[in-house]
Amino acid sequence: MEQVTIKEVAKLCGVGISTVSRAINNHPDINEETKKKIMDTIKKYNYVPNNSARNLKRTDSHTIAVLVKEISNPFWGKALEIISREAMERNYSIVLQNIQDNENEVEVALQLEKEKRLTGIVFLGGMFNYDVERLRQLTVPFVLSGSGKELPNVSEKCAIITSDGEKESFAMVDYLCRCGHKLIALLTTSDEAGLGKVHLEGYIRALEKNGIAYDRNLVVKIVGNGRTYTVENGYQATMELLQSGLDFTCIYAISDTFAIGACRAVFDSGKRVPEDYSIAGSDGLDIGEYYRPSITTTFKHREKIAEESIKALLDMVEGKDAERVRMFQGKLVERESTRRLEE
Amino acid sequence: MEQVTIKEVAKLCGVGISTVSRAINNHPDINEETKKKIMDTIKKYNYVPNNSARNLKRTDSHTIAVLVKEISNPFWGKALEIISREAMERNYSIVLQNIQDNENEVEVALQLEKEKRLTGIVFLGGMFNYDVERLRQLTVPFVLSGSGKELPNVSEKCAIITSDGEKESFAMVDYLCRCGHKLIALLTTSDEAGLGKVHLEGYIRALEKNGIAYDRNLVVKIVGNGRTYTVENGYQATMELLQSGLDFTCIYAISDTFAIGACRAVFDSGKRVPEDYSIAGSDGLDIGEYYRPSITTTFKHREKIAEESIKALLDMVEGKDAERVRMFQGKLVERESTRRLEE
DNA sequence: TTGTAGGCGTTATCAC
DNA sequence: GTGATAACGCCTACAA
Repeated sequence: MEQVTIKEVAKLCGVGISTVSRAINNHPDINEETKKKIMDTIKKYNYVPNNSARNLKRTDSHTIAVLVKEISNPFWGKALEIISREAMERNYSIVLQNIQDNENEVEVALQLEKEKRLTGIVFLGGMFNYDVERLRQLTVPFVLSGSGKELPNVSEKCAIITSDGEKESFAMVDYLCRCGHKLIALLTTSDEAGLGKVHLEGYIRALEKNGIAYDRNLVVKIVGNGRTYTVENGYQATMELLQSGLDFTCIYAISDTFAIGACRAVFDSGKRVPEDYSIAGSDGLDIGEYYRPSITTTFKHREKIAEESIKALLDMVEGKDAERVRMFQGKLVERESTRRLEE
Repeated sequence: MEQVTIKEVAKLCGVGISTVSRAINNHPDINEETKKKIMDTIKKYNYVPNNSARNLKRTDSHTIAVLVKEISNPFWGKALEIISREAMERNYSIVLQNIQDNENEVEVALQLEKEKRLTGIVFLGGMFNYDVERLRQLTVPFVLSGSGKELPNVSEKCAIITSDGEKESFAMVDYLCRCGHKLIALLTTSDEAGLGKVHLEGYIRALEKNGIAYDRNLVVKIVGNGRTYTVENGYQATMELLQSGLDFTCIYAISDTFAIGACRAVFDSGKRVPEDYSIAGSDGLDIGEYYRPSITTTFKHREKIAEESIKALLDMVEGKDAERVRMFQGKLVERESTRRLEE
C-alpha cells in the first residue's frame, strides 16, 4: 500500500537514483541492460512517478488545460474527443475544466496556469470580449477556439481558430429572406459579447440587405440559469413568442437545441413546421438530422476546428511554425424544418 | 512575468516564510494584523501557491477525480454540473477525465491516484464488472455511480450509488408486454458487463414472466467506435433490423438516443411511430420529451444520484458517517412513442 | 506569535 | 555510464 518512490526502486536495483531517472525519461546515456533491469522492477513494484514532484522540478507539466464553456452542451462532444486523442498521441495529458456561464474563463485560466504548470490552454467556446490585458498575462501558448467575428490579436503565443458566427448568421437569415420570409424571429442568448451578439449582428445585417425593417420585439434573448443551450429554453422562449400575439412566419434559433425546442412549442400550440412556421437552427448537431422534421441548420466544422486548434497549440508549444489564425465558415444545410413561402 | 513564490511574499512583508504559510492556510495562531498585511501583498503581487509543491508535502491535494465513461454522452451534463458545484462548495477541486469505451477506468484511476494526490474518485457510469482486486488497490475513498445490478462490495472506502438498470429494464419490457407486444426487439450495447448486459437480463426476465420466448435474433448489440450512445448508432441498428425481414411490433432501446435514431429509421422506412412500431427508450434525456413523438422512457434520477454520490464521497473523505450503498429506481414515463396493441 | 530548518519525490548538474 | 547532491516551492516540527 506504501507508495513506491524512485529511491526504493534505486535501492532495489542496486543503482543510483539518477540512473533510475534516466531510465524513466529515456535518456540516451544509459546502459541498455541496467535500463532493462530498472524497467522490470518498476513494472514489478508498480512504481508510478509522482507528478507533483516532477512538475515542481520541470516547470512544465506536459499538461494542456481545456476550458469548456458549458461542458454539458452536446456541441462539444466530438471536439473534446478529438482534442483528447490528439493530445495523448503527442504525449500530453489533458485537464478538463468546465466554465459556467457566470465565470470568466480568462481568470480561471490565470489561476490554473499558476496552480498547475500548464503547457498550454485551449479555450473552447468562449466569448469574444476577452479582456486582452488579462489575456496577455498568460505566459503559456493558448488557442481561442469557437465562434466569433472580431478577433483580438493578442500575441504570438495565441492562436485563433473559429467559426465565423456573424457570416453564418447572415447567410442563414439571408437564405430565409430569399425564401420569402419577412417576419423572422430570432432566438438568441442574452450575452453582450459572445455567440448571441455575433448572431444578432449577422441577423440585422441580413435584414438590412433584404430591405426588411429590424423589429426588436422579434428578438428573444434567452437567459440561462446555469445551462443555457437547452432544448427547454428554446421551448419556453418560443411559447412566449407564440403567445405574445406577434406576427412572424419564421424562427431563426442560434442553436439546434433551441430550434428543436421551438419546433415542439409550435406543435404543442397546434401548428405545424414548416407549414405554419419555418424554423432554422445552427450548429449542425447530430440530433437535428434525426429530428422530425429534420432541422435546417448551419453545419459548423467543429471537428476540423478542434483538430486545427490542438494542432496549432501543440505546434506553438513545440516551437514549430503554426498557422495561428484560421476562420472556418459553416455550411448551410437545407432540411425539412424550413420552407419557401408561396407568394 | 516571474512566478511569485512564498519566499518573495515573505521578504516583501518582512516576515518569515512560515508566517506567510500560516496566513494562507488559515492557521489560528497568527497576528491578525500581520495576516492582513500578508494577504494584501499576496493580492497585490497576484501570488498563487504552487499546487505541485503543496501536493508534494500534503499527501492530499484536495482534488476529486471524476472519471466519466464517454463524456460526450449528453446523459452526464447535469450530473457533472452538480458534482462540480458541490465539490467547489466544499472546497475541493475537480479533475475531469474522459474514459473511452476501450479503456479500463480502474486502471486509469490507479494511475491517476499515484500521479496526482487524489482525495477521492467518482466513477461515473462505469461497467459493473470491475476487477475487485484492482479496485481494492485504490487507497482513497471512491464511489461507483451509475447503473447496475450486482454490486461488488469492496471495502468501507467505497460507496455505491446507482440506478437499478436491471429492474428498470424489466419494468419497461414488462410494461410493453402488458401493452400487448409479443415481439419486442432490443437495441442494446455489446458489452458483456455494463449497461448492455444489465438491460439484457431485465429484458429476458420480463419476457419469461410474460411467457414469451426469447428470440436472440431480436437483440441487436450496438458496437461503438469511440462513441457508443449516439443517435446515429440507433438509426443504423434499426435500419438493419427493419431490413432483416424479422417480425416485431416494438423496440426497446437502452438509451433515449438510440430510441430517437430508431424512430427516424422507422419514419425513413415509410412507417409510423407508434402506429406501426412502438419505441421505448431509457434514461430520460430532455430531448426525449421534445422529440416527436415524445419518447416513452425510464427517467433515471441522475441528479439525485449525482448529489448523493458526491455527498457520500466527501463524507467518507471527511470521516463522517455516510450511507454507502443506495440504489434508485428510475420512473417509467409513458409518452407518445408507444401504444397499446389492439387485440 | 514568529522564524529556522528539514524534507516531500523528482530532475539536472556536476564530478567520477 | 553512473552516482552524489542541490534545487524546485511549500508545509511543519521545533526552537525562540
